[in-house]
Amino acid sequence: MNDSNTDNSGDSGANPDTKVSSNFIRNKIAQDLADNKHGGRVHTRFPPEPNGFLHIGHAKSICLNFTVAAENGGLCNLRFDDTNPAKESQEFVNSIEENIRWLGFNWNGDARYSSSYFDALYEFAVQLIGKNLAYVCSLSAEEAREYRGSLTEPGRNSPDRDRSIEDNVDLLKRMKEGEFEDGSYSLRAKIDMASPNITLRDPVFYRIRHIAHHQTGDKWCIYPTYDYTHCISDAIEGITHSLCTLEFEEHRPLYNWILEKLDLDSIKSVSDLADSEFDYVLPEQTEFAKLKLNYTIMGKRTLREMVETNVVDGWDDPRMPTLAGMRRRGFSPASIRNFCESVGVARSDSVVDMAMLEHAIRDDLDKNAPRAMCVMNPLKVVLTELEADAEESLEMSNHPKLEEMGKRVLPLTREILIDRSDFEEIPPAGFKRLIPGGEVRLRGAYVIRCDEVVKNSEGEVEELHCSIDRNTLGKKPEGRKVKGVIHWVSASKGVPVTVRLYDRLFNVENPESKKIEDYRECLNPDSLTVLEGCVVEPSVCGENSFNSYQFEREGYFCRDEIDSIEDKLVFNRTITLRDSWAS
RNA sequence: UGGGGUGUCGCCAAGUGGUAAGGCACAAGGUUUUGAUCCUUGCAUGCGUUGGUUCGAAUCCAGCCACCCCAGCCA
Repeated sequence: MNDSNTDNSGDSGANPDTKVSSNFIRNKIAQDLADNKHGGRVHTRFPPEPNGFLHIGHAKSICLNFTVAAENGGLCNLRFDDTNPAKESQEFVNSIEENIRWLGFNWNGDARYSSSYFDALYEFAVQLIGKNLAYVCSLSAEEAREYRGSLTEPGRNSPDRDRSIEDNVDLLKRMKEGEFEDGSYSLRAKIDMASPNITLRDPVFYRIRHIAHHQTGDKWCIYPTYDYTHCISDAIEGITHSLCTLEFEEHRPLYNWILEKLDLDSIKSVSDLADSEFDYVLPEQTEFAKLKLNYTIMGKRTLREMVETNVVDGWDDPRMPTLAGMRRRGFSPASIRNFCESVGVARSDSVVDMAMLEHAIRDDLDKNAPRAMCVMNPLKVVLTELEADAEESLEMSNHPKLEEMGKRVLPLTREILIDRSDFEEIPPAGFKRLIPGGEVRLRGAYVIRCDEVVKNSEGEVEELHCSIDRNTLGKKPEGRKVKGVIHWVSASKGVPVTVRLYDRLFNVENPESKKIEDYRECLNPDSLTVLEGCVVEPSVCGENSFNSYQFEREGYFCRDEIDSIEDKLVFNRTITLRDSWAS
């Protein structure tokens, strides 16, 4: 593609009009600051597991963590929570980093990895064993499940619970050295098998997995679990506010248990704050409701399956709720940020209406996308008074209100194209477009009158013969009102393009509902419509073209950078215009 | 039937004892060479429910109801 293209798909800045609303996390941080809880510091982190692509749900968390830090002069780390190498890969690490940058955020320093704390984590485990707070357990996963009890019944102690400290240290060392098979032993915390909070029934901290890790290679064959790793990683990085979603709420006692049992000095000494003058205060976990969107599936498992079974054309299919997909669809980073802010942050389970997302992108593109004309379903119109080789150059603003967006030239020729839906022989009530003998304004040009309807042998309308009112360029017609305005393009100067119309992927509000056995039952068969015979005005393909446009009266579109080729551009419809006429 | 949460307009959501913000959606007007945008107006005598405390309650207390999460060596 053309290097000189003006990139308008990038960061157009946060909408200054977007009101920042108070929420319980902002309030809590303000209170902590007032109490001088962390020595005035605010340090957050976004901790994705590199096992999939980021989606709009992650965007909420990203925006929350980065925004709340920035608002308070704080920092936000990016940390890959990579404790399960079986599911993770470098490909995901790369895409996550790229998506976050695209969204417009810069993390503090280099990206972190939980795996870079594996040495410290191991030493802390030895420390816990030394305090008689952890033990090596030989129960299989299945046995452990039986011992754990149920929601209503307490669990039973593992037969290995009273193993000596010396034996536990020795066994953990041998686990680490690869002496045992996967699953034969685990390291568990010694808490309370009768706790009503199942998370506290001697949770597993280490498991044996003879598998290479995308960051640490073959160095380890034991890997720490999320619960054990996350709190310590937060503490090592000097995180003050550890924000996560609601389902981790009952893990919070464990998060605190681990950090409180460890010697504070031993944590501080390996932390980023080791040499700082800040009071070292343990991080605190706060939970918020994750984002749900109607007509959308956010579950990673299903998204992955849709990609693998070709229900969609990849993680970046414009119908996907992934950031990669939304980007390709034409969503701007600012629109996504504004959307996340408008949705708010709270603790109640809620499902946000798609209309909010659609409003966010329309709001942004209305201000930032230049206008152009594209005829989707062409109908030839002959302007009978023009000579066959005539060409008029009409100047038109790129934006109806923002002069700074400049102007472009529209070529008007004897044969032009209009959309078939803008002509009706028998118009419905209220129709404001072209009808036989009627008049309509060609956007940016003259008022024309339909003098003759030419049909083929099948009786289908083949072309229209129209006369133009020369006295209507840039002024209202005299003695009558012409209500309708339609878009058009020169038949000879227009450029053929492919246009893809996207619609929601699912046709039910809650495709993740338990009532739906298979998500494929509710796929929208019309989620993608490919139109091959579309024609755009030449400015869209010229030297100074943009990525995103409003094709007037049709919607917002962006050039597909992957499938567009030199002489055949492909445009993706980002979103339609609001349409109060509802055709 | 154990534990942890949540219930404020169709959808998000502020509000933390002084008499229900805001956004989306919707509706009605106005402007308009995009049936767009923009502007104006309307939209909870009511805060899951029932009692109680109080001069005063969405806010405090008690009971009840509904929904969500937890029994991975996933995160």
